[in-house]
Amino acid sequence: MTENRPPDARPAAPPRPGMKEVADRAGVAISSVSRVLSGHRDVSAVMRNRVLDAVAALGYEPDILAQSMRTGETMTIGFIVSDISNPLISEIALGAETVLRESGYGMIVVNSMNESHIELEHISLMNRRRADGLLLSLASETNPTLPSTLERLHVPVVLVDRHMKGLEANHMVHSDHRAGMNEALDRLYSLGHRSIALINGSLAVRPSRERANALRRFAKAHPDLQTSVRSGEFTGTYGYAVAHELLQEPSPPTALIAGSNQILVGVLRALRDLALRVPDDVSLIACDDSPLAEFMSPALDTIKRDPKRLGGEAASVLLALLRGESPDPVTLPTYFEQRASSASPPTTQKEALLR
Amino acid sequence: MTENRPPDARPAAPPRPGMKEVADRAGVAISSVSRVLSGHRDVSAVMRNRVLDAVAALGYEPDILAQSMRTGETMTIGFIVSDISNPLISEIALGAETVLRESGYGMIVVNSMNESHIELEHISLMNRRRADGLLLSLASETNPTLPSTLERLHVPVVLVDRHMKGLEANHMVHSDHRAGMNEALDRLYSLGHRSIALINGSLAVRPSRERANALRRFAKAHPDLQTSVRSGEFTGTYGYAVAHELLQEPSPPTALIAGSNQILVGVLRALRDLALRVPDDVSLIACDDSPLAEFMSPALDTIKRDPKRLGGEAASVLLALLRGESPDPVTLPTYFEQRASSASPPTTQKEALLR
DNA sequence: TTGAAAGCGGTACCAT
DNA sequence: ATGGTACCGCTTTCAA
Repeated sequence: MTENRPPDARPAAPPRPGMKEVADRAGVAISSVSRVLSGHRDVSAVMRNRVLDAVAALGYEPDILAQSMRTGETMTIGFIVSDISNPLISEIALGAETVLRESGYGMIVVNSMNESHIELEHISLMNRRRADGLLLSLASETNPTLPSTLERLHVPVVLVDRHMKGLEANHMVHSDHRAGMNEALDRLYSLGHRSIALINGSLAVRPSRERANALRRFAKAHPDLQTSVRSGEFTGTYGYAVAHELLQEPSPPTALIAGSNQILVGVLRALRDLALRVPDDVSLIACDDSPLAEFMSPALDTIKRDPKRLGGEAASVLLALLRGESPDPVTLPTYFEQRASSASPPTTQKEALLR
Repeated sequence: MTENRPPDARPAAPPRPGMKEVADRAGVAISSVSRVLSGHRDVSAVMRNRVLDAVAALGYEPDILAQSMRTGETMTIGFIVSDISNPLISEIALGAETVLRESGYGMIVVNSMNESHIELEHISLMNRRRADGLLLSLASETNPTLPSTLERLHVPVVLVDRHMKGLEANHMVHSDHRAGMNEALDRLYSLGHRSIALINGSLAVRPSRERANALRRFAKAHPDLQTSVRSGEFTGTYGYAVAHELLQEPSPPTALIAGSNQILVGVLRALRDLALRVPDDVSLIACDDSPLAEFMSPALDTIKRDPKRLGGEAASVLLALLRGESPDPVTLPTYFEQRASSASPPTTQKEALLR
């Protein structure tokens, strides 16, 4: 107010105040300010008030960078995902962030665009940002550079529904994809399906492998069942191409399982192009739910997991690791939600003749 | 390999190497290491090689915190969103991140869970993290604390499809929601609809207000048109409640516009509960696309915007601001995509009699 | 109970 | 062309 201010100096906002400014204003030492703010005991009430007043007056907010610099902790977790715009992933991220926030951690999400080299770049970047820990939803578990990169890291890492040889089991949070697949397969088989195709995502990640395995096992246990697994990539384009091809084979599968949200979109497009009806002409089962899946006609049968929980559990495990504990390995359930997109297969003989 | 290693010393990983270690190993001064790494000129080839070798050998990675501390720049942008699990938002985030990354910026996304006080907390937190700039998709533009909070900030802020009085126009990126709404309304009107209801999100944010305005204007220009705008919140629950109520009125609207993804889900649920068919009994138009919307039966007519672009433009504007430029205000288009969920209204008289 | 000063890991200025 | 050093904003001994 009564401050001396030359006409054209400091014309704009005052610079961000630091502890120094607070200390000066309160007429105390910098270290005292720090003590008050860190809630240290052995500070007189007078001191506390003087400092707090100055803080309020200046609108002072401690610099987290400087704090991190000193303490060595950034209270930041990095989460590397393939594509945040995938609703499955964004829910996982939300679940993780929620849990981390409760413990005072912030989360930085970065997208690898499903490219391993970007992923590695991001890992390095998070390392340079001194993230206290990493959550990884890898684009590919088979990247040869990865294991050594992770070892070089000086912070704990938790894989989200991914597997990696050599990594301790309690550094990975898994879903039991087989369970859901088996339920779905039981359903299809009992409906009379004897030819089932899985249009699968990339085998470089665990969920796809587990689903493929589940189908193979099921086939082994049911010798009269024809199965085909077409693993490729998590894209609509891929889903379209494979569905289109499979459904035009001489004796096409009577049931399709789409290995991801993105693949599902491609499959639906192919179905539409071929004017095939679900479930009359072919049964369809999706992996992972979408907001509108239950409102489709027919409502889509879905193999579900709880993505928010998956993210939350991964975060919890990471927090435990951060505390130096050795948490138990986590495996989360998946299950089949029957809606209306699977039904008995068309009587193939007849159908074929009619065409 | 041939290293001397006492039995129980350094049993685990060596500590993160710093510039000091690099300098020692290369037998040069710390400042020289810095110069080499910052690509400074005036460094001899010998020096460069010595340093680079040491860096490689040690796997040294510069500490971004320390850099930021000195330079004052964190190369980090904070993005505060209501809910990253909303596909619209996550696409916006992806668009923004992509653009920022190209300029070397990282992005921290945090969720406000649609609560203003969490939003404020996050703004403060980003400030303390010394984010170089902020992207805001506010839960509510009417939070009274907000303007002063933003003024206190010493970094540029860009609002994403939000408006705020007193903020310069080029600090906001807007969508032209009226355009898309008008196209949709033209369509409905020409189909013969004379009673249209907008189940709208919260008026505390611009998109909802613009849509409401568009509908009101349209009504004013078409005196024979009955309209109702029910603004509330962006949730399925709200969408369900309002749709359920509206559709049971004595003379219910013949066309519904759902003001968001979440609202849409509620509306669909209500429609299902009431056993109403789209578009035979009622026409339905969605705001903002969903991956499965085009595969619904009927495929959903949708008022679209390009969320990736929206995020990208917001990021570009922020980058310009960061460079000290004064970018032009941005307004992005929206448009109506006709699919199959709107049709002529049922002949109301007859229908009413038949019931 | 409070103050002074070292140091976290870099950058950049000033000498040499 | 290279080395020495102050400093960024804070925490944390150590003394007083």
